[in-house]
Amino acid sequence: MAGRPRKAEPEVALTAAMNAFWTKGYEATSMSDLTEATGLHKASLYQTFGDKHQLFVSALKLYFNKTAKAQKDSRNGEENPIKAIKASVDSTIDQCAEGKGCLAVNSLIEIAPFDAEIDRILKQFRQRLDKHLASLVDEAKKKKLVAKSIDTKEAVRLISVFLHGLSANMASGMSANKARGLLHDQLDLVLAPRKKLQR
Amino acid sequence: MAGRPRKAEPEVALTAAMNAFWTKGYEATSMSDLTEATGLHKASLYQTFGDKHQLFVSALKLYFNKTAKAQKDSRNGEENPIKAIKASVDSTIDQCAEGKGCLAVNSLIEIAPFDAEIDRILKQFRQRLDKHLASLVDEAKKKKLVAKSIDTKEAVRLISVFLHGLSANMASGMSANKARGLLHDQLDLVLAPRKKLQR
DNA sequence: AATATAAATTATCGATTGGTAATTTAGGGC
DNA sequence: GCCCTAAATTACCAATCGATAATTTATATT
Repeated sequence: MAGRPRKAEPEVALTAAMNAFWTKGYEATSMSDLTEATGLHKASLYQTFGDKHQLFVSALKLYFNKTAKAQKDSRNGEENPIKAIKASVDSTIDQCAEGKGCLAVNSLIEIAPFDAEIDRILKQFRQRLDKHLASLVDEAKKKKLVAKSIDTKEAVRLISVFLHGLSANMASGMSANKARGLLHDQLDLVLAPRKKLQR
Repeated sequence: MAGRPRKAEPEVALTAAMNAFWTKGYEATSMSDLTEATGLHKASLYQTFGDKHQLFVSALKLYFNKTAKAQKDSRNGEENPIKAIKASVDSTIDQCAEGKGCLAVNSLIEIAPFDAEIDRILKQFRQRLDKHLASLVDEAKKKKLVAKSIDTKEAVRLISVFLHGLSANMASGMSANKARGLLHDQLDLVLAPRKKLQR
């Protein structure tokens, strides 16, 4: 029945492939780069994961699961929903790497505009992260830690767009610490009660 | 002296090349794409602009000049510095195209991490835009339209990062109108006086 | 009209790209 | 110990990549 045993679990190779795409982008990562990163020969990659595009889709889904899990786990029993929000977005920053940014944002720019499947996956990705944030904001409103006058969806949008911007900046030199600092400032702005800007 | 006249000004071809890079990204844009976009044959492109990388650098600088000029012109005699800030960042959104985003942000993610020259150009680019914004914020402070307690550099950073995020979003479907709306919300948050977030 | 000059064009290059077919190797089941 | 199976590996493919050399075409100058 069973044939020759594989030298490594597919998931290990997929993680290596994900990192390669993350580092260099989709177009710039050649099959040759992927063989080097995974340790698998080209033909094995095709047999296991299909062509380059399918491999990328699988890598993106892996990144997706990893990130979503980190976001869920980030609360870690924290009662205060404001602190839970901070922990949640901090986990997003942690998923960004200095000099690499976030694979999802990178892909959003590089390939989503020409690839309906990737676009769909990334929209789901974003939706899930936003929903999680929104539930925390609503919780904070119920506990009166945030003014009920604040529109949850808009607040989440302002945070989410800001996270996208941080990813772009971390891809080109901004440190994780700097990003976290700015992110907390943004959170304070978005969630704090405020007067209208004088015009 | 003069030889065969050229069929088009180099700047026209350069604009076409810029748009090609803008649409597809650096790696995905082949020399063949560039010949199609510019109408020039491959060898002519090499003769006029050097290799693909040099051509991209020239295209990026053209984008740079175009954007900086739009930002300067955006004030258009406006007295109120707050309105001038809005006009300035609106011009940045106008330089983003729906489905394409901003060439500078796209390049920041796709190639700046591996290309010192591009990275340098983009840092200059960002610095110039930020300085212009900072001068407007300072002007608003002097005219007491913005609280002097607000840190100019931090405010500009929060706006700038947000703009990066909007570019990423516009690259993948967000409309210019939606982006402008969020941007104005962000401006109101950053520039308005506020209380501290309750913790 | 002949010439000098520079742009346009054609033809071509080796290297690399993504992708396969054919073959070899290593284990489990009998 | 032999066979079946599936993973690993080698060898190979057409197409495209970025890039150049050689040639042709069109103007300005003399």
